[in-house]
Amino acid sequence: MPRRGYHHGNLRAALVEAALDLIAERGPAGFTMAEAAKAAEVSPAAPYRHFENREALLVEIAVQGYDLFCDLMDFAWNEGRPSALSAFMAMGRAYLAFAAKHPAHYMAMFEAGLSVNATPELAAAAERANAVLTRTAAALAQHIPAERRPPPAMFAAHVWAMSHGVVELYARGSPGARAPFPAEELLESGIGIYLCGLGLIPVDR
Amino acid sequence: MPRRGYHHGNLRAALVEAALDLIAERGPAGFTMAEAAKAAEVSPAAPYRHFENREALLVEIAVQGYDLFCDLMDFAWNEGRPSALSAFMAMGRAYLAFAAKHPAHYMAMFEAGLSVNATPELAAAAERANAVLTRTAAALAQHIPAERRPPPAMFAAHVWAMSHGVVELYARGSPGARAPFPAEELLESGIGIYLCGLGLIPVDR
DNA sequence: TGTACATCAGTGAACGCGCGTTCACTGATGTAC
DNA sequence: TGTACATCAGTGAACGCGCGTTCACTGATGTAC
Repeated sequence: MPRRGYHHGNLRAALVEAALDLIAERGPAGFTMAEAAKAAEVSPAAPYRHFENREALLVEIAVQGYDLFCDLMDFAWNEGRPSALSAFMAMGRAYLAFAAKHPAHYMAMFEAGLSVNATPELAAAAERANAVLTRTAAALAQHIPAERRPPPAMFAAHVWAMSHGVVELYARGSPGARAPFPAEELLESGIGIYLCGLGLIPVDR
Repeated sequence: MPRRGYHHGNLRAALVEAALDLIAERGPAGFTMAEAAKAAEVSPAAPYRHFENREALLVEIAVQGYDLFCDLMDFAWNEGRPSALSAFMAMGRAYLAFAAKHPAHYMAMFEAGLSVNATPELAAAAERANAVLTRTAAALAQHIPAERRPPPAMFAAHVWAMSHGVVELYARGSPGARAPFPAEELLESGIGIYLCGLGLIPVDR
């Protein structure tokens, strides 16, 4: 993306890219507009042609993160094929892969302290992500006898909570990293046991 | 804790207290030495008589947090009485209560980006917390038939991950708060289902 | 009990720094005729 | 095709600010004799 003289050409995207690098390296609080501008080889005032302020750039990253997240989750779910169960487990792996490959997006989404209502776009993106997870949970829940079936939103929340917990506590090269097991193994086994509890996986294995 | 003239009397504790308030209000990144000093009614240089630098104060808070956490968990566990299962569920509730009543401690422990190895004291405190959870998981796991019993460290990690996930995603007046269920209900039901999966709770309820 | 003195725990002023943001500006681009 | 001009997307300098931290200092405390 070489500079073409006075005008940059695609500064907005370049700033997002630069911010992603900075956030991945130093966390959402450690990124500054000045450094993002510098990384994009542009004066410190230039970013304000594209983003109203610092938070707006952070919000943009979170929105992109939610969109990417939805895509990856949808892809992993693959409309419940070959089976709802195996597709669901694939989503779990995709969740960890997303957190690992897009740490800055993940941080902007969940650790930057942004209000989901910062902008309508962000609220919509977050809601879409929520809907994807709840929809798949509902599809899988159909295989549970009705009287033992939790509300899909609760089912989804349980799984999301465990996934997020694994990411935060054990997946990130979390400082001091005392992870007792690989994150993938931890999440797979944890969700496996949880699904046993719902009767979705036969008890003996 | 009134000021007794030139000397403060208990500045170290007052600074910790002030920092806790600031962190609870604005997060670990939002707290500053200058403001903590001001809140303690002391000049900006005074804190450096008690803490080498900003991080040292944060570490102190995290250490205190781990200690408090251990105490509360031990108390809730109550040596597994009246039953290992009910004591375990009590720990889950205590976990949420700790996060709710001591948000600044919780943040310093898990969200401040401190390395667990920042100091030997911190590493020891974190290890103690880990040990408490693993110990209770091991006690409860004794009631699982050996061939279905996961390693206690894994068992503990699953439950910790779900607890932490619930706190981060649904418990904190998390920005935009779209919690579909009360955090307590979410964690209780989630762990309940998980324990069903381990055969620790009869399936029909 | 009184005094000399070491130590402790504060003060206040200053430092260098980097931040977010604004401003008047200007070079480049693209459109109307 | 050529030219006038509006608009866009940069520049560079500056602002006010608050931060972490250091320094030489001094008032208060406590101990030895």
